[in-house]
Amino acid sequence: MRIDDESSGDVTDVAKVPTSADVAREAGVSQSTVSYVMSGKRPISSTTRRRVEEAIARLTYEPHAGARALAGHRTSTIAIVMPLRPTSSAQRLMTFVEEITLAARERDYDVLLVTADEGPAGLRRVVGRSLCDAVVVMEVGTTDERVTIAREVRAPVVVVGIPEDGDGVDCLDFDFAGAGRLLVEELADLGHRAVDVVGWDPDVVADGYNYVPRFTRGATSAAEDRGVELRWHLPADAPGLRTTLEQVCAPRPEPHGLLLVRAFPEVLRSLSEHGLRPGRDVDVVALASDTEAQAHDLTATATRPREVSRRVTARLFALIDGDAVPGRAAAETVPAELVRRGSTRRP
Amino acid sequence: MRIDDESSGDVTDVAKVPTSADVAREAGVSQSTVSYVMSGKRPISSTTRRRVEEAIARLTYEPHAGARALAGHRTSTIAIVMPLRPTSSAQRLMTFVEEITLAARERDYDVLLVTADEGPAGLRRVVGRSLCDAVVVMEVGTTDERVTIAREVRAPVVVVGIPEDGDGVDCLDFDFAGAGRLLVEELADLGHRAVDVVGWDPDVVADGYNYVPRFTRGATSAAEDRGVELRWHLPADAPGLRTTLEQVCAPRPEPHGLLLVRAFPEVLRSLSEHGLRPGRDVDVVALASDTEAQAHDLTATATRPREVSRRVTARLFALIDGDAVPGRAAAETVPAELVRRGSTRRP
DNA sequence: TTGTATGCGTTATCAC
DNA sequence: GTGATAACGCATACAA
Repeated sequence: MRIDDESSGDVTDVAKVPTSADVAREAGVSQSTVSYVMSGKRPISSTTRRRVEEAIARLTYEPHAGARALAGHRTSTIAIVMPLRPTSSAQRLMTFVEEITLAARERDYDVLLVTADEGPAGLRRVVGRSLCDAVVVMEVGTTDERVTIAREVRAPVVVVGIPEDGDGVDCLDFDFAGAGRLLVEELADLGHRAVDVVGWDPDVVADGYNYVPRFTRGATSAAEDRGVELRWHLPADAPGLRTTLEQVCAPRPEPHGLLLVRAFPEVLRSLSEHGLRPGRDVDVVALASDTEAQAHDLTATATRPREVSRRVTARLFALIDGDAVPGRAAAETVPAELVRRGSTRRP
Repeated sequence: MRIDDESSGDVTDVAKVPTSADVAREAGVSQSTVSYVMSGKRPISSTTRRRVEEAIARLTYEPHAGARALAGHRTSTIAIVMPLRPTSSAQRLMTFVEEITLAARERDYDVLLVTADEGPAGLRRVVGRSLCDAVVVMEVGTTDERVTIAREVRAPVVVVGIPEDGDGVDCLDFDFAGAGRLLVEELADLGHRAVDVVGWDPDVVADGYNYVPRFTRGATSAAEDRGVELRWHLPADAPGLRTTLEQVCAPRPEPHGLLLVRAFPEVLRSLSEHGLRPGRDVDVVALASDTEAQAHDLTATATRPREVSRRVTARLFALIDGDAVPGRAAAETVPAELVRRGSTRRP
């Protein structure tokens, strides 16, 4: 074994990446002291602290994440399991990811991305391999195997969505039922007795995302309460969509109400091509992001991804810190809010 | 130290996560054999292999990623540095992330997400801490400090975008100049001598993303070649946008050409409210994703995020495998293609 | 074809 | 307030 004295470097030394031992030598302290300076887990005299910090800066030392994880039993990483397809808008997903990542960075955590096409195995893998300390599962289905696994796994898991059997799992989501109710009530308030609803694509419905039936239930129950008839249309490619548009844009004797679960540009374009102007000839409400709703001037409820993300990360870090018991809290729901814009007449 | 015999477990043993040593004991082989079975880096007799694999299955063993990284000097992780805001569409970014993640998983790599708000430090951090083996930097600016750091850092970096000084860095992007050229030429072919262009928001321009000037150069040079006059409009909130819309929707004596750098719903809506129908009263071309273009029935060039991602990952893994020399290849560009839809008359 | 032994760079428990 | 030192779980050079 080669002796490690300070003058042993060859002339053509490759720039080795410095370790905490190098920092210790440079600062004239022990390696463990360097570790404690970084973690702050024990009192350090200000002079040693300064010398160590200067050595760190001189060598541009960075701790090895793997070694840390191995010795410290924590990775400082959280995993996000993404949904299979952009079922809600890509915008919404990006907002989630962005918000969670920023919150993580504030605590010096990193974010690992897992695609849902790995299925339940992905969840098992990232915690099994100790790739993360906690997991966020986005957009779970009504019955989702990953919810079961969330209970078995030895890391905290927060689930976005309200699955059928969510007992013992930390669930959290936007209140889609409340949104459905709010949108129908708005049209009812405007005097509509019948409402056309353009719902989700059949394949989105088939995926079993639980927010679809929740929204539907909210809308349906509000419709019953207010004596409104809901006529559901499912958009699809070419022919199916055309039929929907014809029905939705057909001339009516009475005022017409339209509820969109997304800001379908095709539908809005079709309306205007038929001479129907939102806010004048037809009242249109939608489930859409603020950005979309603004661009299309739609009265809408946004699904508030930022607020949901905030609560997700709060819950997650509470679990990580041991400030909360896993699966103990009831499913949490972020209330819906309606913003009126030009696509509806004023009540 | 406690002796590690097989009957030492207390009655109330917490389920310890198994290590390769546990697998070895269970299979009656040495720990190194387990390692070699998993890596395939040396020949193993079929009987041993079977016994080890069965033991792995019985114990549901998963290797500890940190320990692997420490001992193996590789993390099997690639990092993606995201842009600050969704400058191009969120859809486009999600597609990038999705495509890169899938390609990574095919090689048993994971993906770490880094937000650009960390700035150049983020790039330094993830490779300094050995959190990844390689990095993709999304949407670099015309002059971007991260490009400089990409050269210094000891891990392969592929950059999406064509920065001013990209020498010695692996750059790759969609051919925005070609797209600008293509779109202008299409309008020229339709007989337009003057074209209104609705460009990027001023704050996007201010961010210095280099695809903006590239697109502009392509469009401008095509306009000069074809004797077309380009009138640039920059959208903005409320008042600015209103002015733009008035100018763009003003009645004209001659046929009118319109080029959008995004599928601005506000602009399209405004057109139809002014009774101007794309493909009849005005020819509209756009830089927009297939999804958007289809929804709005726009003649458009897509920015092909999937194809760009494919080339990014190909390049990245070539660098990781040592099949390519870093910074050696010229900047690579994915050609633009135009798809005609209902928003333009047939030539 | 398999086993032994060492080191990877931290954290954390002792001792002083 | 600081310094040795034993894990942590795996990869791999060296033996057999």
